[in-house]
Amino acid sequence: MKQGLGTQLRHLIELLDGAVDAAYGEAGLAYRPRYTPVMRVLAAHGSLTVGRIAELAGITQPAVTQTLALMKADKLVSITASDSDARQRVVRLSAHGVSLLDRLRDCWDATRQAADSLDAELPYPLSLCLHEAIEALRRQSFGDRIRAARRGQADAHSRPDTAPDLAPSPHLESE
Amino acid sequence: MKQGLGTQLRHLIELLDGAVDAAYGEAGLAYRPRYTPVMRVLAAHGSLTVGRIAELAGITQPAVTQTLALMKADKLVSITASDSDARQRVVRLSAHGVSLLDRLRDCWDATRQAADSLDAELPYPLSLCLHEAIEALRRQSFGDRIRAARRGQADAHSRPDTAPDLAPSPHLESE
DNA sequence: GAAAATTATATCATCGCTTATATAAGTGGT
DNA sequence: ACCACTTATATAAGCGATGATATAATTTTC
Repeated sequence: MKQGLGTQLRHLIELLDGAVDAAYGEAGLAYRPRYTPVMRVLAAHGSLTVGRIAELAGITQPAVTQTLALMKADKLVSITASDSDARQRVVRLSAHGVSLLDRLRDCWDATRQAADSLDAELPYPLSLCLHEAIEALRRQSFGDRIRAARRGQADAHSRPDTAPDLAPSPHLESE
Repeated sequence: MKQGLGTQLRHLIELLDGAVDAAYGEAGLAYRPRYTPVMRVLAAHGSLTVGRIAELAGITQPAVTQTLALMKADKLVSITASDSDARQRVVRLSAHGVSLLDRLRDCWDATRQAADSLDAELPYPLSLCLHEAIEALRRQSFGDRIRAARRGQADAHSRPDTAPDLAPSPHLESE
């Protein structure tokens, strides 16, 4: 039962994302979790290009392109060519997309409360923990950490030059 | 920049899994992170059926079937038909698979140390946090929590019958 | 003013895993 | 012996994202 970090992470995602997805279904909305970041920035900014959405939502441009294709199929956005620059496509919420916003906000609210109730049961809040882990990895990547450990293995007996002195501890493993 | 829980989880997975995958590459191994749970149980038990691997490794049977197909292509396992039950396939490590185990253990060790070094920088250990979150969701699923919150929305003014009284707090959102 | 470099978007393959479904191969009842 | 049911494994499609690459359109450089 001792799973790897990655496996645990994936499991958790499935638990959360599945429930959120189901919640939209129960609310009778043709809507997917992945729409939310895009929906949010469009609601806030009115009209944006694909690249700008990617920037503001903090996801990659291909992810936005794909999400927009789905959202368009669900009639949530209208996409027009820019007349100042023919490479750009200008995206905005459709009337239907706008009309959905209210019910959506209720869903988001319920989801946030659910996340709060989860955090309340934990000795340490999950979202904070994740944020801090990501920050720590920004300072030193996991790859660097692995290489450092490996260097420690190599000259375990010879030269503790770049001494890693990592505290050992149980139950971690990243796959 | 305020991402959802799911987005953060995915980001973290990418950071970890990518590094682990790269590490195998650097070590010159034809090996993927997803092999590890299967490799582990095979190393521990010698010879197992597909379903039993799934049980012991804590993943679904299709995941095992697919992983085995890849592992077989990399010559890590041998798969034979059971003679007691023709539905079953009996899997065991190939000679090459066994010979890989030593180098693999070095990799796993380095990865574990990397995970430890990460945890050491955190106010609260990541793996523990994940474990506790999963446990909490086993007690009450995220879907239930969302529904409870929604019920609270509905009769916010009428009957606080199934009173949810959830403490509000910032920065959570699950997609 | 034509070639080269940059920018915006789209497309494809991949990741590890899931659910839903299909195909075989056993088991039990009559 | 036959039909229904369960079990073991396989296959297909999907999730949300990524990196690598392709195709345009625009700007820069000489």
